[in-house]
Amino acid sequence: MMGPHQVTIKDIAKRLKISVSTVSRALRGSPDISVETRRLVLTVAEEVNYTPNPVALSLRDKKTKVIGVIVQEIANNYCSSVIAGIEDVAFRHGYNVLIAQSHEKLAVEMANTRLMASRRIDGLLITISNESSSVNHLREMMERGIPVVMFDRVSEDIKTHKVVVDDYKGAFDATCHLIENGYRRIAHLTISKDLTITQNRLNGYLDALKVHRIPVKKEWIVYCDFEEQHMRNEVRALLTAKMRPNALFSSVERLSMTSIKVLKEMGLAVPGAVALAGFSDNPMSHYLNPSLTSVCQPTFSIGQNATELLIELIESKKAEEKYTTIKLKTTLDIQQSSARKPG
Amino acid sequence: MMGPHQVTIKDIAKRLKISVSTVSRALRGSPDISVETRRLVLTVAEEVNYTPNPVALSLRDKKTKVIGVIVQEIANNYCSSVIAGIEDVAFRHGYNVLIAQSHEKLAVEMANTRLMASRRIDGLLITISNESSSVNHLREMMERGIPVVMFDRVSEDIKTHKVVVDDYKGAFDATCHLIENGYRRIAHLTISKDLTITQNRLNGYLDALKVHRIPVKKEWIVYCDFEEQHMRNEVRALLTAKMRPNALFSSVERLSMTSIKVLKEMGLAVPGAVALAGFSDNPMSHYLNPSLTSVCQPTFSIGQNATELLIELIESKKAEEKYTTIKLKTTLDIQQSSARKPG
DNA sequence: CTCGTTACCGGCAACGATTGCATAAAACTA
DNA sequence: TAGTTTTATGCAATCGTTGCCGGTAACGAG
Repeated sequence: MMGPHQVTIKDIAKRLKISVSTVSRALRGSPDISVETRRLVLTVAEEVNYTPNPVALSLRDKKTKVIGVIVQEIANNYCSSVIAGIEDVAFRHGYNVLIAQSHEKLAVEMANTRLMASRRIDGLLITISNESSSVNHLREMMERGIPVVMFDRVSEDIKTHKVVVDDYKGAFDATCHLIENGYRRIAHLTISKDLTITQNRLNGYLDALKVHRIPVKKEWIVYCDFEEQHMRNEVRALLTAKMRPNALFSSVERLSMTSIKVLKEMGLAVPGAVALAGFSDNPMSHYLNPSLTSVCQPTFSIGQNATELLIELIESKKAEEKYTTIKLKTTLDIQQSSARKPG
Repeated sequence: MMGPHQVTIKDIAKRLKISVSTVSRALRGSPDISVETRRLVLTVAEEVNYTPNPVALSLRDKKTKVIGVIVQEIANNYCSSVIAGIEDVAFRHGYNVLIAQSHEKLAVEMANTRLMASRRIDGLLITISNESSSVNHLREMMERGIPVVMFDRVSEDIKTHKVVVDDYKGAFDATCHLIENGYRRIAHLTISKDLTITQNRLNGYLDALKVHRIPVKKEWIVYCDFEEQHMRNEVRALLTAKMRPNALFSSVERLSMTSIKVLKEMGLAVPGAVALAGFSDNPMSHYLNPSLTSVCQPTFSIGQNATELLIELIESKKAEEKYTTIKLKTTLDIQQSSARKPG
């Protein structure tokens, strides 16, 4: 039927033999236009199925109504749930969501950040990669006038709104839970030293030990990267040492999963020989074998909060308002993997 | 330092006291420009950190280099994995990905489709909602000159490229597996009758029964919607009937999960009393308690294939090439939930 | 009859980048 | 030297939309 030609304001003008300005004003409901003309314009617009071209508007107004999101991996339950929250708020405010992944690589994260900047997104939501010790690319964005809001993995080195969970308390509670269930030889598996969440979760773990007067063993605090084999080796090394822990507390889900695999291979029963607890975002971990005791994060809400803050930044002319950090509560979901130590 | 002003070609021109055309041509490497001028322009461009404004280009060329994606729920492992595949191919071709959700509602799907059309996306990837018996909104898109490629839940009513898995064979294999493990009273839980995947999976199930000369019981083919309570009721009804099945084959993951819950509540052991098999896309289902036998789909590859097809459609001027349907293979991942029936 | 007011509408410019065409100067040819 | 080609650059239109300025009627008041 119709060709691939998108209807413009000009087509309507031509059809009614009036000027484009008049059509524009009629469509926008300007009081300068007679009711008769407005009626005509609206009728024709309806008839030819006119939709305004936001690209033209973006060019004029320097606003794209697009929010950029950069996460490590979309196909990760934590990330996709957060994105769902982002999409929810963005949609309600008339914004669209542009997605990119960093794959835990700083270089990719930087490239994507710049790509988004060149796309003229109105704002950026980001959780930085495991490698991101530098945040200059984010500072660049802000200097260019593109507001940035960070969530989950945030950086102290940059001043802006942030949305995190109470990592400290989550880690503290989980560790206490293990201790109260009779485990006192608890190792902590975690990721990059540079990340704030790593610090906070570590502190929660350390303070829980302290409160219960359990001495800290340095060799039981293990920093891993996301390379599968590396994680396996670290876990295996930990569990083959002479003095081995009888509980593992992981700061991220992947470490829990790897631990489960390694423990199964080594024939160590969970929670019989070694108990497990960790941060997790997959609702399916309830059904795991054994089901996994985990610190759950309000992912959807994180996305919502971050997006609210970002849109506020975008739409408020007044810059330099005080930046806030929203800290959301975690919940401890107690399952079989940390069941009370027999005897 | 720098204000929020994005550097344009005009700024470079002003700085060098030459015209914008010259700058444009120098940047694009036109042979018309003297080496000296080009050198100057490139130096200044570098210095002021110039990035071309794609919005202006989009307006001229009527190409946004943006691909729209509509899925049911982002926070669903199947969808997010497919999106990862989409993003992979899109990124490599210089496209960005705009995401929206239908939440299984036709009305929302339509609204988002139109919103994306008005955003002037270059093409659309979609898996239609459970409710989508009508696909007029997609036909509208194509008439507007925006190519559409469907994946997973596709519709027969529209002619375009499609990417699916061999649902028939996946269902057939899974059902055969249950039968070969000694289960002959197999019920099939599935979703909307209107969807092609429902039909195909049902046919695989039926043919497997047929091959093994097992009579079909109509009341053991149960159509559910995605409302949790409704699903539970259906499963419960099925299992409290006088003649109840001893195996359930679900066409989607959520139905498997619901079944597991209901079975646990009813005190029916899996696979002791009732065996389970179903389609699933969550790698964690390996670790379920009991671990779940499932038909696995190559989600990442689905996203990649669909995107390749779409970009081909976008970039080939010649319309009306023959549309193809790519059918990818599933794999049957045999776990505990379908273990051989004792005795 | 003239002036001012009001209601309504059109034209122009601008947003940033590209491009066909025109044009100036320089270089070359006869 | 006059004419022609080449080289390098500028001008202006374009994409779709809106803000601003200006203009033309019709009308009422004086």
